[in-house]
Amino acid sequence: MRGQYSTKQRDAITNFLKTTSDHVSASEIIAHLKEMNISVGSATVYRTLDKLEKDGLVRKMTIGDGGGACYQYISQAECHQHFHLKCLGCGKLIHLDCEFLEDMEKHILSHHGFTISTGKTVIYGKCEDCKDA
Amino acid sequence: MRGQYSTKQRDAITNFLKTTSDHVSASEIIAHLKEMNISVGSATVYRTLDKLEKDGLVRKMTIGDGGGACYQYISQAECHQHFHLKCLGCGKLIHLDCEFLEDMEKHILSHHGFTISTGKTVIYGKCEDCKDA
DNA sequence: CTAGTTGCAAAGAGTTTGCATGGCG
DNA sequence: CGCCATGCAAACTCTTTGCAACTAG
Repeated sequence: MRGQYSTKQRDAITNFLKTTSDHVSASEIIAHLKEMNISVGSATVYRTLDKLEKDGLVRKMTIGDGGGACYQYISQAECHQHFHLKCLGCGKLIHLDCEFLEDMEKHILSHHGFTISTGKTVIYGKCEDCKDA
Repeated sequence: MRGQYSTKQRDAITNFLKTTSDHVSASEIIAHLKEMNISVGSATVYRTLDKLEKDGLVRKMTIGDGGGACYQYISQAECHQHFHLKCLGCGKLIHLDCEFLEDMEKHILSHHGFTISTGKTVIYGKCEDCKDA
C-alpha cells in the first residue's frame, strides 16, 4: 500500500499519542521525546504527525488561540460521537459524549446539508467553575 | 471610564469591521487600510483589535489551522444564537441561525453545566458541495 | 541498492513587544 | 502638557521546506 518504514522516532511518537490518548501539542511531544532521551528534530515530529493525520490515525485540531495545534490518537473505542468543550476561563478541555449531540449532527445534516466533523470541532464556553468569571 | 482617543487608524479599523460585519483576518484589515491609503502598522492593528476585544466590541476566533485569527464586529442585531460552520473542503464559512442550536445550548448548560460561547465556537465539517471529497 | 526518514538550519506566517515619535483632548 | 496611540523593527512561536546524510527493507 504505502511504503513507510518503522523507525525509532516514528514509533516513539505514535506510542506517546496512543498511551496519552489525550490531546497533545507538538511541543509536548518534542518535550516528551527529549525526556525519553530520544533525539528528534521538530521537523520530524511535524512530518510524522502530518503523515499520521493523512493516514487517519491521529486527529489534528486547533485548540485555543495561538497555542498551536493539538493532536489526538484515534482509537477504535471512541468512534462514537465525541465533542470537545474548551473552557475559556480555566482552559480545561472537556470530552463530551452525549446522545443529544447525535441528534444535533443529524439535524444539521438534514436541515443544513452540512456534515459535522466531530473530531475537529471544539465548542468554546465557560465551565461550571468559571461561568461567573 | 477608559481613556482612549479617537484616531484615524482606530476609526478606520472599527469602521471596516462594522461595515463588513463578517469575519476578517488581521491581514485583510491591513490590506484594506492600505487600499484606503491609510498608513498603519500591523502592530497597531493587533493592538487595536486586542483592545476592541477586551472592550467586548469585536469577537476573536481562530478559524482553521494556521491561517491566523479572525475578527468580527459584534452588532446588537445578532445577539441571537449564531453558530459558524467551517467547511474543511472549500474553506467556506457558513453562518447558521437555527432554533435547534438554542436547544443544544440549553441542553449542554443544564446537563453538562457548560455555558457555550456561541461566538467563539466554530463547527468543522463538510458542506454539501464538498461532502464527497 | 532504493525509497522513505531524519536533522539541521533557514525560511515563513502570524503575532507581540520595546522604544522613540506623534497626536488627541 | 500628559497620556495614549502609532510605526518601525526586532523578537518570538509555531510550522514548513531544502538539502545532504542516513537507514530500513
